[in-house]
Amino acid sequence: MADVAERAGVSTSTVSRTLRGLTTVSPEVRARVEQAARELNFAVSRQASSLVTGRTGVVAVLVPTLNSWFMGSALSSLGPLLRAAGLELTVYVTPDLSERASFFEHLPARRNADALLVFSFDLTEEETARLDDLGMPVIYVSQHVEGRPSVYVDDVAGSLHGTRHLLNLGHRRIAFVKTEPTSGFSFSSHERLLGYRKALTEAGLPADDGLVVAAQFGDKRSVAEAVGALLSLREPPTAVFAEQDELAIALITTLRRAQVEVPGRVSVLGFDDHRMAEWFDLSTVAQSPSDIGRAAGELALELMNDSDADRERHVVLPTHLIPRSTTAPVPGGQEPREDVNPPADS
Amino acid sequence: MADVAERAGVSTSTVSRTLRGLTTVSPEVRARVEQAARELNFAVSRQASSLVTGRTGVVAVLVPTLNSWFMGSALSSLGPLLRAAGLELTVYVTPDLSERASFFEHLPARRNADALLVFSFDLTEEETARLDDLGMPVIYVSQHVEGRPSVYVDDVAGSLHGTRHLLNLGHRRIAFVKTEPTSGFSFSSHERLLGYRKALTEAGLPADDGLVVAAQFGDKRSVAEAVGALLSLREPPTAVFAEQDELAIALITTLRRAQVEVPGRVSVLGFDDHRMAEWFDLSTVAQSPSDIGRAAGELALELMNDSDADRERHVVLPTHLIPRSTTAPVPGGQEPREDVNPPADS
DNA sequence: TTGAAAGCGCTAACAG
DNA sequence: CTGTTAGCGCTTTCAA
Repeated sequence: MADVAERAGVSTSTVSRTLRGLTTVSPEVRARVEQAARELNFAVSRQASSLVTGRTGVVAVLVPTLNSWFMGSALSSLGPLLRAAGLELTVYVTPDLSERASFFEHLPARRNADALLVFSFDLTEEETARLDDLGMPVIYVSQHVEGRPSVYVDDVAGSLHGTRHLLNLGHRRIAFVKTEPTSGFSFSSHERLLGYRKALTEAGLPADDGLVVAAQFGDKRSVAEAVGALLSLREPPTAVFAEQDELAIALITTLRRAQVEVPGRVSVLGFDDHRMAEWFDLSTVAQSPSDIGRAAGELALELMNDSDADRERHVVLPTHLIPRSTTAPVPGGQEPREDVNPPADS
Repeated sequence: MADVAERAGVSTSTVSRTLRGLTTVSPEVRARVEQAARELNFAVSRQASSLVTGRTGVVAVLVPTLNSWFMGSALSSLGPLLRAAGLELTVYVTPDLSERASFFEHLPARRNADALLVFSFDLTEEETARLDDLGMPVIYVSQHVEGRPSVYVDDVAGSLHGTRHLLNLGHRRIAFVKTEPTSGFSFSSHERLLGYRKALTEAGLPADDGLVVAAQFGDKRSVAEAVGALLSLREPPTAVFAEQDELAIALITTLRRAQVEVPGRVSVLGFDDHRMAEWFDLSTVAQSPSDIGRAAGELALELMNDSDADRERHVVLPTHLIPRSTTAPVPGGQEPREDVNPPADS
C-alpha cells in the first residue's frame, strides 16, 4: 500500500480511504490512487485490515458434506450473495463424527469469521452452547434451535400435506421410509416423520410401526431389505412416502425390478424436488434449497451489520406438493372417502 | 494471547511457540500454557499471525457452481484433507460470466490465500496470464493448461474406450450428445468429443456431423429436440454416447417415453458414474471426483510447502468403463466385426 | 529454554 | 479533504 501511496503522491491513509470507497476523497486524488493501484496490481490484505477493524470479512459455513443436491444448491446461491456484499465464504466440511468432534473442540472459526452458518446438523445441547459463546452470530440452517436464529422449511407441514395427498387418493396403508439415522447429521428426518404421523392421526388411522422402515439410498441391499420388510407385511402398504427423493428413486427402482408396479400397485411420494425428480416423473414435496441459502445469507448479513436485529428470528420457508406420475389412486378402484379430509387446513 | 501468557505466567512468545507446537518449550511450561489456553477458550487469530508470517493458511477454490455431483464430491474430499493440514477452504462460486469477470478483475484471492485451485473452467489466455502473476501456486483441476500444474482425468481416453465398447457391440451409427456450450464453463466437453471421434476414425468410420448434437439436461425441450434430430436422420443411430450421465438419463427417459427401447433399439452410454447411474443401471465411463479432489489438494500442499516442487506437473487420473444394462449389441443380431478392433490398444 | 523488542500492513483518531 | 500517529495480535530475531 505504501508503494501505491508513493506512486500516487499521497499518504497511505488516503490510499486506504480511496480503496474503501469513502467519500471524503477528492475526485482527482481518487483517480490518481485508483490508477496507481491498478498499475501496481494492488489488492488490500484482508489480514491486515481485519486486524485493526476487528472484522474478518468472511462468513463460515459448517456442513456435513458438500456432496448432496441440497448443500450444492444452497451454497450456490449463498456464495454469490456473500460476494456481492464483499464477503468471502469459507467452508468447514465435517463428514464424520471425528471431524465433527475436532471442529467443536477447536472451533477454528472462532476468530476467523464474522458469522457462522450451521447446516443440517442435529446438535447436542453442549454443541449449541459451545457455539453460543463463539462471539459471532450463528445461524442454524435447515433445522431450528430454540431462541437462536434459524432458517428452514416447514418439514412437518410438508410431509403432513404429502401424506394427506396420499390419503386423499384413497390410500390407507401408507408406509414411511426414512434414512438410516446417521447420528447427528440430519435434522429434518424426525420432522418429516412427525408430519406423516400427524396426517394419519388426523385421518383417524392408527399408528403402525411396521409401516415405518429405514434404508440408506447409497446401499442397494438396505433398500432391498426395507422394501422386503414392507412387502412381507400381513397387509402391505399401497403407498410409500420416502423421506427424500433419492430414497424414493431407489425405492421405485427396487419395486419395479421386483415387478411391483409404481404407481399401479404402490404409489411413491418423495420429498425435496431433487433435480432428478423431474426426469423420474416423481411426485414429491418440493423445497427450495437455493431460497434457503439466500435467506440464510440475508439473515447473516442482517445480524452482522445490525446489532439491534432480532437474534431469535426464525425464517420458515414453504414447501409445495408437486404431484407427478408416481402417485395414483389406491388400486381396486376404491373411491376416496370424504372423512379423510381434515376438519381444517393447517 | 496476552491473557493466556499472564495466566500461565510466561511471555507471549512462549505461548506462541507452544501453540504452534515448536519443540523448544519445556514440557511443564507447555502443559501450563495449554491449560490456560483451554480455560480461556483461546484460539489464535489467523489474521494476526498471517500478517507476520506472510502465509494466510487458506486455500481458495474457484468453481463455476457447487450444484453438481462432480463439484460436491471433489470438494467433500478436498475439505477434510486441507483441514488435516491446518488449512481453511474458501470458495469462490462463479455461476455466470459477470461474476467471472468480476473475479478476474479483482482477484480477491490475491493476498488472501496461499494457493488457488481452479475447477472446470475453460480459461482464456488472458485469464491464465492473470492467474500466473497471482503470486501463489495455481492448480488447474479437471482441465489442463500447458506448463501449469493440473489434475484431471483422461477424458479423451475415457471416451475413446467408451466408444470402442459401443463399436465392439456392433454399433456403427453412434451419436454423441454434448452439453450446450455454456461458454467457458466446461473443459472436458471438447476432450470427450475428441475421444469419440478418435475411436470412430480408428474403426474406419467416417465422421458424420449429423450424429453430434447438443442438449441441456436441465431443459426437457432441448433434450427432446436433440433426440428428435437423431431420430429423424436418414439413418438414425443405434447407440448414443452422452457427454455426462445426467444427460444420458435425460436421453433415456425421453427415448423410452417415445417408445424407443433402451437398450433394445438404442444403446445409451454415459460418462461420470454419477450417484444416480447405479439406480438407472446406466452403462458409463466412470471417473472419481473424490480422487480428483484429493489429488488436487495434495498437489496444492506440495507446491505450497516445497519450492522445489515441479511447477508443471500434470496428474492424470484414469477412467473405467462400467458396462451396465443400457448398452447392448446392435439390434438385428449383426455380429461384431473383427476389423472394428483397433490395431493396438492405447 | 525463555523474554524483550521490533515490526507485519493496515485503519482510526486526531490535527490541520 | 489530507497527513501523522498509534496501535490491532501475532511471530521472530536477538539476548540472556
